[in-house]
Amino acid sequence: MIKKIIKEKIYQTVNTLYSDLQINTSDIDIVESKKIEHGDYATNFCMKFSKTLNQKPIDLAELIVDEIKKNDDFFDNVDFIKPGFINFKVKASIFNDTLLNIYRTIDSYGSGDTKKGKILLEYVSANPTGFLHLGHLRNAAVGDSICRILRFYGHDVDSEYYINDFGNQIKLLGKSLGIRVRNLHGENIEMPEDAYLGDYLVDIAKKYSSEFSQDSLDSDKLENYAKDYLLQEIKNDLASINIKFDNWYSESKSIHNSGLLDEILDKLSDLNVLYDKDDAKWIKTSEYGDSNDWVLIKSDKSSTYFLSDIAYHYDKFNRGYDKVINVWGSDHHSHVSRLKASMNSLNNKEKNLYFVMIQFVRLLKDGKDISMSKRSGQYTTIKDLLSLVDNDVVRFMMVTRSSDTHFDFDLDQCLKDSDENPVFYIQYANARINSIIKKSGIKDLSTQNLDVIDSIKEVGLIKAVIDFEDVIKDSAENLAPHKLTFYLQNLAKEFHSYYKSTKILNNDKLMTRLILITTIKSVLSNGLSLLGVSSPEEM
RNA sequence: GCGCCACUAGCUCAGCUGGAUAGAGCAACGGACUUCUAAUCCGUAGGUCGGGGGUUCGAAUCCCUCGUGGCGCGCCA
Repeated sequence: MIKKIIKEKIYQTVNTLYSDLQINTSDIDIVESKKIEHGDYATNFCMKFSKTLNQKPIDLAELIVDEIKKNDDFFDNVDFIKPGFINFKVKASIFNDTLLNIYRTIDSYGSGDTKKGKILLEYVSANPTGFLHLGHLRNAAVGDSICRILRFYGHDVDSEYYINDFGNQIKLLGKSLGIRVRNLHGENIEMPEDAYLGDYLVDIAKKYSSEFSQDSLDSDKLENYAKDYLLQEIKNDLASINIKFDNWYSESKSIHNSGLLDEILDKLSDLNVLYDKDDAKWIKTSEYGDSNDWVLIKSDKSSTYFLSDIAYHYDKFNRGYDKVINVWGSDHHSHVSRLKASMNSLNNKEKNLYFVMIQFVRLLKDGKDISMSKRSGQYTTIKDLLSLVDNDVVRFMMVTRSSDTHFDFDLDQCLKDSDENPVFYIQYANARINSIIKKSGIKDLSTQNLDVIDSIKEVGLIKAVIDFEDVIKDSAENLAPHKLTFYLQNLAKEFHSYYKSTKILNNDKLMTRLILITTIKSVLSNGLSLLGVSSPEEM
């Protein structure tokens, strides 16, 4: 907003000084000054264009500053400093006007213009062979936050969960359930080592037995029963952390029973990227950017998971999505290059295929890793964690780290209600503001004849509010929701500090200050909602 | 052996599309409740940005190399 205006002013000035220079406003970087003595905003333009303009940065800076200062009513001061930075001190009244503009359109503030093209965002996609656990949780929180942020930024996004309901693991799931059911009926059969050993199958077996007779152990029936049951559990778990998918895409239905697999094979064959070796059918991914070739049809004539994956991603684009984003666990990173290579060979869409890789999460208690339960040999499930930690805390903490770094989820920290817990810290700021507004007794804030607020803290807060727009852009374009969490913590911090230093009720400039904190409150709660976190009015 | 990710304060991490004296939270230490919610605030201290080279006006950021750790390298999914 203000940055854009400054950018425009530099652009005009440089054009006046050098009429033959070819630059765009996008070449001009305006950053917020880190130090008070450097004003509000700064640019490195003179260093950047020193060579192009064949002039020393410092001389260039002097020229530009002199020119900008002519007929200026926007800045309190503009100056330059070695080696050639230009610093801008903006008038407090400009900040106040900007605040007012934001306040007037607060509900949509920070949201972007409608963007062209449709995006398909796939995340979680855990196999329906068990409950969701810690790793899925981070994927889910990051994926859903990205989804919300992209939509807020103006993108048309559909979210999708790929149900891996075909193949060996589902067969094994059905087989495991069958054994559990027979165990219940007194048959002494050992579970094979590769079977699904979790206790949940015993529970499912009990339910199954109560619905069907003892001899009803058809493998298809068992498979479907277990799969449907677990899928419902997965949906329930996701719902419990405010996550809902637009599409549930079934591998068996949409890929295997639809003829899609043969269609893809024909296409690849026509494109001459397949070959036969050792009774199997291979794809020449090594010629399209991957390090290896891979098998698509095994020697027993069954298809590989990779072929399904190619078909699935071909179908994603075929369904009309312009951009496809996958949120994947980093243990699948080797699939990225092969999938990109196959898309490259198939339809050249690999440049529209994006990946967010999620690194591992560990659950720490007393400094020890308790991710894996020793008793059951299973990873901590979402249900387990939610029974210990507040929903909001879980959602927030899971996106506070850049997704490509390992993350330790510290249980002790999350159980505390104090300053160690960033979620409460932000929510508390929101609740405090709400309390002030309520106590003021003013229902409709007037925007007429306002006082100008110009303390360092107040101008700083307005600047922080202005930053929200950039943070959304940054988070959306980099698919990085953690940037938003840091921003919100900082905004809350600046508010708490202001709260302590400046009494708002029974003081002057009341109306402007109420507008300021109301705006902050909206940014805080809108920001939290983009992370799937609530903002209670009272705490 | 190859590939991906990481390495920044005692701990957990931002910053990485090159900019000014490298930031935050926690922990440590010292302060602030007749005051709109102390789930808060103010202050002090804390650094060879894993090591070494290079690129340039300028490098935590880009390139090369080495080291450490995590994860992958199936006719499994």
